[in-house]
Amino acid sequence: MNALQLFFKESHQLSPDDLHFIVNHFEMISAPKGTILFHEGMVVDAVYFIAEGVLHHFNYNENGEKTTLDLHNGPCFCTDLESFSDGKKSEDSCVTLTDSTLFKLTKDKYDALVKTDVKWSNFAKDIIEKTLIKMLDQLKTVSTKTIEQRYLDLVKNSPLIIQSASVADIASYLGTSRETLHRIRKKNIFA
Amino acid sequence: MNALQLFFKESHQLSPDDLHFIVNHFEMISAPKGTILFHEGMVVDAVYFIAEGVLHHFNYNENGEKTTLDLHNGPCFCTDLESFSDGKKSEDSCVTLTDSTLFKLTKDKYDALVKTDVKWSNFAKDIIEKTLIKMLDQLKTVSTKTIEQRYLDLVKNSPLIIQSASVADIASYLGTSRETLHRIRKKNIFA
DNA sequence: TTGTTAGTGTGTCATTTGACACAGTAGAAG
DNA sequence: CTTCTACTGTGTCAAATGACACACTAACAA
Repeated sequence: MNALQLFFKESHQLSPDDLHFIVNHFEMISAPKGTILFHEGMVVDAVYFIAEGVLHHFNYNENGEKTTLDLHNGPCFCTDLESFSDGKKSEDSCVTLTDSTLFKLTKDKYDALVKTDVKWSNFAKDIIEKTLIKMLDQLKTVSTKTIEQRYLDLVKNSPLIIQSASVADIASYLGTSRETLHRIRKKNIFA
Repeated sequence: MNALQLFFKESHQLSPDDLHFIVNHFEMISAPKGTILFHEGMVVDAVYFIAEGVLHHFNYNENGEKTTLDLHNGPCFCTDLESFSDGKKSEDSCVTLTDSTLFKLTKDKYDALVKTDVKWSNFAKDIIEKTLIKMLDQLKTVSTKTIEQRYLDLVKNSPLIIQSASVADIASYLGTSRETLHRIRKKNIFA
């Protein structure tokens, strides 16, 4: 049983047949470090399940500075939802920071699944809903906790991200400067 | 035609019959200023459409300080999704800051709609997906723009919120202190 | 080997911020 | 009318932050 099957089995109630059916819609991809999943200007026509690996999701602001939107750490889903959903050109890019194992579901297959069958429509709805709940929680965290606390949470919960991403990218993810994150690291080096 | 019908008509492709059908599942409520939609400790068993009005969505952090999660300004949907979806007790509260017009959809009616009919399952999926896209954009905004820029955006796009909420609540929404927001207001009073 | 490049570690300094304190004000309740 | 309460306006000051500058290191290419 692969990582995607395991994920669906643990997070959703599916019969063995349904599990087999849905997983067969995905294509497995071995993506070495540095692989570009999507980049600025293209239409993202697939959703990716990250079975294993760390990915950097970023864009460039109006001043041309790179800003980190997310540091994904599998297992989780990853796409540019606005581009995937509306067919717009993406403003973001997404690159693997480590060798990764991905499962790709194309928009054609996704649309065919959810348009006709209430089971798969609700399946997709549940996944989107869970993602929204996670985002709302993250928004709450960002506005409540200090940068330092969020950095310590990251060290504790996602050491792979700390290992794989540069200090500058992590700082940008936390919404602070490279120097300030460096001060935080220095302060907590003995803990 | 009421505000809810108008909203659905403009945002979704629905036949007149479907439009009538879905709107009839909601109950219209006139909520005077100070009405509590839900509060900490209760299970939120409905989703609200805010036709008109400003609402304060907040909770208390571990230090007992009130923190603003959102300042809703209709037309938009409002609930505690985690509580509504999983039946958990809510950690948040939501109160009207102005006299408001709301439309309430109970969880029973919602569940009955989406469980059997692929049309309404996809309808709900679309609304949740749009909400998620909006949240992702807000997260991007929070991590990219300065407090001052976000305050000026709020003045420009949601003057009703500026009028209805206290300086302290707006400051908490923007993630800063009452005093710092005061400095920003003072600086921009001549613009 | 020698550049070259990307990233890290670190110091200084002006600016911004949060915390605290307290006066002023408007509205509600008695 | 008076009192109470919640909120606003404002000053001071210590602490945190961002911007800038530059040395150092590791990896990689020529």
